[in-house]
Amino acid sequence: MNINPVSILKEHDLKHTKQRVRVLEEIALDSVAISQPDLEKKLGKEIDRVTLYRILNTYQEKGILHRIMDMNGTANYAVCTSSCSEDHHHDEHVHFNCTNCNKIYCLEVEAPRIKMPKGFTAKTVSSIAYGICEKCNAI
Amino acid sequence: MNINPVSILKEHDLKHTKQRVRVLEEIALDSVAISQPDLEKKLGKEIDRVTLYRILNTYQEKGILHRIMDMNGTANYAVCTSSCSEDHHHDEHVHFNCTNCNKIYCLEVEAPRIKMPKGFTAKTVSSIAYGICEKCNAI
DNA sequence: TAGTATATGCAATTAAATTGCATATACTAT
DNA sequence: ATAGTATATGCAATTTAATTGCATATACTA
Ligand SMILES: [Mn+2]
Ligand SMILES: [Mn+2]
Ligand SMILES: [Zn+2]
Ligand SMILES: [Zn+2]
Repeated sequence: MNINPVSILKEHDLKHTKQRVRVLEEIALDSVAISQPDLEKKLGKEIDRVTLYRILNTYQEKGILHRIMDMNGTANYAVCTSSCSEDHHHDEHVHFNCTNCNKIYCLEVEAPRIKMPKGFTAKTVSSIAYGICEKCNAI
Repeated sequence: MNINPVSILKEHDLKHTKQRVRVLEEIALDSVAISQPDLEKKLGKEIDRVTLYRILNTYQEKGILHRIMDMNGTANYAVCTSSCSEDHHHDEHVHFNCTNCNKIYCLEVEAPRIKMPKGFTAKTVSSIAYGICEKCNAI
């Protein structure tokens, strides 16, 4: 993913700190989402655990990252591609969670429109497909 | 929901214990899914926390309950309506998570078929719609 | 009814998340 | 450039969640 952490911080009126830049860089490295535990491992003691929590929350609230919960309730983070805002994430694509390697992919597939029963008004829909990813299928 | 805990246990070769019956009864009470924390509160000290964990896992593995993870990574449980088996849950309907009351509904809406990109093979799809439920809309 | 397998409860660990606060750092205004 | 102010960070302490080991209790089988 080709993003510029510094300008993203500016755009969202966030102070430019080396921790924030580092986290965003790390997540943008890969096109697949990274889980919070993996992120912690990668960062090691570069960044305090609590700080990481706070940065991830801020990013998610600001619409810089989106958070995808996997089957086990683990948070996974990916850079928001489209223009997400504080009040609304446009993360309306399907995610794919490989049950073999556990990676989470943001697919280029739009989340399907779903008709709601009377009385229910949906604002967003999250769709996660579980199965085997291209890499694991290739092996 | 009109289920018979005792016969469900028999069907799945699970020993009939009062804790297992109690948990299943409690979850079946309501048509909406119940969160693990709420379940713990409801059961109070009737059942040990660890036992509850084990019962819920067993039920989920056996296909008696299905587990729906909400936005916060909290597990929610609902009785499997259709015939779920150990190897495959037929929980292919859409869930609705009210952002006001937090309840999770199992909708009578089939999960949409989604075309996967080349290389990806999906086994199941989980769709969760977020919004306002009928009750909260009525207020 | 006795014997065996397994479920439960309790205590102890381990892991995850949150909070409070002192200090460091980034930005603003002079 | 500098000083002042607001906020981000790190560390320690809590709180909450989940797991493990083991002795005892309970359900089913023979
Ligand atoms: Mn995504
Ligand atoms: Mn359901
Ligand atoms: Zn894979
Ligand atoms: Zn509601």
